[in-house]
Amino acid sequence: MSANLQFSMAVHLLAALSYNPERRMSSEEIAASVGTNPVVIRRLTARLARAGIVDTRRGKEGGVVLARLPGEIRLSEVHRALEEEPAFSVHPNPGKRNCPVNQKIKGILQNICDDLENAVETRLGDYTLCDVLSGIDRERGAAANRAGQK
Amino acid sequence: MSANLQFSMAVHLLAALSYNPERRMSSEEIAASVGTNPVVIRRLTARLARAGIVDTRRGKEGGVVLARLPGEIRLSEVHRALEEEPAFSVHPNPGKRNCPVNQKIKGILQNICDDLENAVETRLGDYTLCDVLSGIDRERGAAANRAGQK
DNA sequence: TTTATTGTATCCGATTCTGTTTCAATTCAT
DNA sequence: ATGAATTGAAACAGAATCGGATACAATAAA
Repeated sequence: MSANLQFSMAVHLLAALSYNPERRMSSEEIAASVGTNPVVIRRLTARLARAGIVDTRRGKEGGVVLARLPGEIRLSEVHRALEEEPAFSVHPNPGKRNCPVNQKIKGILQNICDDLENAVETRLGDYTLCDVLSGIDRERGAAANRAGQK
Repeated sequence: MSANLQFSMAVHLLAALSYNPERRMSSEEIAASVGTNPVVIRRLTARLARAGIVDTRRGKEGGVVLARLPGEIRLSEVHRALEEEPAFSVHPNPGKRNCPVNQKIKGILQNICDDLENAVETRLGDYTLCDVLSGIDRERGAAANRAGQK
């Protein structure tokens, strides 16, 4: 899985911004913190800026700051801002025409995939950036099942 | 997203098997129904067989049948049988050493990713193959939000 | 023994992603 | 105005991944 590294890096990026709320950070500085390339960071901040999550400014003394307080930024917003492909999608193959399964299966699978996407969005909506910073294990439902390291 | 095409194809495959419960289907026949290559089907059925979801037999008159009734096969099992990479994972970059965010962010992100995986598994556990066949829109929670086509 | 079928290794082409370079656009300071 | 610093974006390379295809060994029934 790779598209989700973007989400992971974006959260890391936002966490770094939260730790420096009084000033603009440059993409170079953020990149050093996250451990990647400044351009990769700028690609992310550009999209986060369009979503109103951060505020970027060009030119000298430019850089990035959070546009809102960490408690007002939900991870579901971050997820949508990156506009990743849906995490679950239906195979596009045409398949056999006269097979009775084929005509219906696409719609059914699409409903299931939408259902899964919604479940993910809902769960992400339970977290704000503030929760991430506090490192809170909220122990919500099945959250604690695998959480053996904390 | 691409790893999930396997899941999508597996469900399609199992649906096709459900429509022919009285006989073994060959990978070639299934492939024609799903619209892919027989080897792709065999790669899937091999894993589904290891998970006890289908029963495969080699040789003449061989092929694949469901190992259980469709109502006894949950999509969460299918998902696990394919042993895909987790749909959400943490970026592996080392990052800066002295950054206070870095040391904690990995664990926190891992907890969130596990949480999301669990949400997906739980939701998939609500569906059996029988539900897929019936094309039931169960209207569970947010499931109906985007379901405009049915 | 012949035939049909799965299981698996291997390779190819396409796609995608991250990282990198480069440059234009912008913005502040002097 | 001029210069310096910064983002935005295009373009490219290398790596990884995936679906598909070929080939063949193992197997099982007729």
